[in-house]
This record gives sequence, C-alpha cells and structure tokens, in this order.
Amino acid sequence: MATKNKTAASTDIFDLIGKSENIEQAAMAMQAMSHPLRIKILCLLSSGEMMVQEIVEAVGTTQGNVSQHLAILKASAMIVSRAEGKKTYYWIEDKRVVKIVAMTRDVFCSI
Amino acid sequence: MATKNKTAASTDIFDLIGKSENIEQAAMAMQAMSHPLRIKILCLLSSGEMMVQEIVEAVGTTQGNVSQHLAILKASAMIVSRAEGKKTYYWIEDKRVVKIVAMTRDVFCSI
DNA sequence: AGATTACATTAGATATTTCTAATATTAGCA
DNA sequence: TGCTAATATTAGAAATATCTAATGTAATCT
Repeated sequence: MATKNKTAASTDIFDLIGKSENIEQAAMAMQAMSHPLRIKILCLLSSGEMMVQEIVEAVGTTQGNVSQHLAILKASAMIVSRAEGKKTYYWIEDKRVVKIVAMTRDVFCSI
Repeated sequence: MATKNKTAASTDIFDLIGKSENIEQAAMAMQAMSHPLRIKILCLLSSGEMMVQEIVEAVGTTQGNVSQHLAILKASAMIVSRAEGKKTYYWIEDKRVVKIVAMTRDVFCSI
C-alpha cells in the first residue's frame, strides 16, 4: 500500500477503502447520474430551476418518463424540488453536482 | 436559457446540452463507476498499479468476477493495463478519475 | 511434454432498470 | 361542482446488468 498524500481539494480517497457504507453511497450516486436523460436534466438544471413541463419539452420524451427520472435524481439528493400551485420546480442545490458532471465530460468526452 | 458563465476549472457544462454524443459518453462513464466493486477497485488503484490477484484478495470476490469488472472499467477507459508474463497490472492513467470518485464521495457520503 | 499459475471469457440464471401506457392526484378555473 | 392542467404513480413488458460456475488461454516451471 502506498503512502497517503492528502490534497486540500477533497477528502482523501483512501478514506473510502474499507468503509463499505461510503462505497455503497458513492456507487448509488454514480448510478443516479448514469443515464443519458438524467445527465441531460442535470445539464439543464445547471443554469437554474425549471418546472417539469419545461424539462419535458427540452428533453423530448413523455411527461411520465421525465417524472420518473426526476424522482430518481431526487431520491439520491442530486436535485431538490418545490411545489408552486400545480407546478413543481426542480433545481440543483449543491453546485458540486454540476462540477462532477462537467469533470466527467472533460475526461471522457472526446468531441 | 441562462447566460453562459465559463470557469477556468473545466469545460463549460452548457456545451453538453444538445450534443447527444457527449451526453451518451458521460452517462457511460458514470455507468462504469456505478458499482460498489468497481468504486472499490478505483480506490485501490488510486494508490498505484496492482495485479489482478492483489485486487481479488483486497475486494473479496472471485477472480472471474474481478476480471469482469476490470474489463468494464477498461472498456470505458477508466483504467489501463499492462501484461508482464502471466501477470496483468492495472492502473489509473488519468488522475482526474480519482478526483471524480473523491468528489462524489465528498458530496454524497454523510459518514 | 505435462502440470501449474494467473488471468480472461463464456453461458445461463437472476436481479435490476427502463420504457410505455394507463391511471391517480391535486390545484385552479368556469 | 365539474373540468382542465400539471405532475406523480403504477403495472407489466422489454432490455440490461450481475453473479456463479465452468472453461479457455497463455506463460512458467519441473
């Protein structure tokens, strides 16, 4: 095993090893982000809150399907929501979520 | 749509929207990281290269299963490998992969 | 050559995810 | 109150992912 080498940027990655709860939670978060439609929704919400109908129009699928994906993102604390009359607004509270998506894109997208 | 606001840290998240290829690639990368065993492997490899048998001992599953997960990580360019006689060493080339995992843990792991 | 070690691959069973299509709920309006 | 709009939920089919257990392959050793 190599020596530890803590950076200021984030909690040490080594802390994850052996803590199965953390491993599980990290995997679940990744899983929540691992669908094209959900990535698309996160990209849309990176510029601010949106109501469901706006998201439906932007992503091009059914309302029911969008609601399902929003529920998955919300269940993993990726997004939050607020009801206003008949409408529901969704947004990203923690902007680090946007950063994770952006970094992933930087590393893995060639074009 | 809001105004663009480029940061120095990473390519603009807005560039993702509308580029379905990028969306797909980002989702595939997330998917590759979305399994507890694969997160564990990435954590192990964050301290340097390891051969398969070492990984098998560290994660506690069968050799065949580890090879399957290594193949998934490799197929998504998350890790690379080098054969040396009978042994195969795996490692993370791009340390940003480690950063993505660490950030995800920071944001979504409570304990 | 034959045996062993290290790893990769495969097939099939099981579990999970996703979509579709329909229905439920709730708020506001006529 | 009855109707419509906005969203959520559900059930079941189809697709995908995962594990197990077995087998394949290639390098090394005796």
